[in-house]
Amino acid sequence: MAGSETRGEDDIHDVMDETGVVHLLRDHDLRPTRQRVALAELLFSKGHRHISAEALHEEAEHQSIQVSLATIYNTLHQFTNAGLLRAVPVDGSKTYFDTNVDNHHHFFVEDDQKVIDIPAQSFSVGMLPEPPEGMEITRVEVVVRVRRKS
Amino acid sequence: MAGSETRGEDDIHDVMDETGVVHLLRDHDLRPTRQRVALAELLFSKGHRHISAEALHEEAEHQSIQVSLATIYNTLHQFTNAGLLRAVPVDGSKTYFDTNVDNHHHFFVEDDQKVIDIPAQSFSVGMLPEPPEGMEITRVEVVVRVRRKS
DNA sequence: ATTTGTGCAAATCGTTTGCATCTGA
DNA sequence: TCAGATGCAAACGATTTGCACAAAT
Repeated sequence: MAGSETRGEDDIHDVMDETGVVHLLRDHDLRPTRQRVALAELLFSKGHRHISAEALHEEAEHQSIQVSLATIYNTLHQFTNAGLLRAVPVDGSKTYFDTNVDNHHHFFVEDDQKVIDIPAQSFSVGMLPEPPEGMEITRVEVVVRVRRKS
Repeated sequence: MAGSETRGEDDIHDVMDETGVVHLLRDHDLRPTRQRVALAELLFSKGHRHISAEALHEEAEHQSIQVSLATIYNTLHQFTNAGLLRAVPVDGSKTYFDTNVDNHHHFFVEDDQKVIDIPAQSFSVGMLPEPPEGMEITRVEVVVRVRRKS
């Protein structure tokens, strides 16, 4: 169920060629414009990634894809709203976007400000706390900060 | 062991008068300047708080304490380095400073961008994941996002 | 008297926005 | 055609920095 036919919110994240990407965008009511297709290919054709707007912009430039930074931000947010990406709230000022939208958590490597997925099976949140009166839990975010051993 | 004598990294957070604050600062090699003392009083004399630089600045103004925003930031970071505060990396662009430096986690109320402590006993992280090769865990941050029930 | 801290304003960083222009269905 | 996208540059909010001035030991 990877590349071309019916495609749910779930496993979008296999290797994906241009045709697949075009369909993916259509399925999410996003016009497959030149830059969206190009960015989607960068994002979704190499397995899971964690990337910042800035980094994606540079990567695009290297591939001689002409996109403005503003469009990168727009696109990233559109993809996020469409459920294709997830914004990862690790520390720091930058926002990272994760192509893995499943439930999972992250390592944050302090030395080089990098985000790494925590393998789902190697960690689980136990008992959840009772939310404050009148509140309901929307999501639990765990960030395990790590640093290179000295 | 609250106000005035020997004072470890631990419970700094009881009601604290000006004299206590002065000692606290001295103990941490921070000169008790007018603004540091004033800010420390605001921060540490009312139980635990989560506050942003901006908010602290406004609060100071209301108390007719004259401090520039730059100094607020400086002070907040000095206090953090001294172990008197902890920077809470909830989502959003703002940084929140927590007067509770003990190990604990947070609720983040999405509706009004507020941070609330999760009572230590109501939550605990179970098995920790194996960190990536050559890395060691420095800290585990859990943010439980909540929203007002509809 | 020295050293350290403070205020201000300008600088930076990441991100967003307004608006004229372009492009895909 | 024409709604929807894009690019650019300017606007923004949070935070930092450089430097002259002021205060603490």
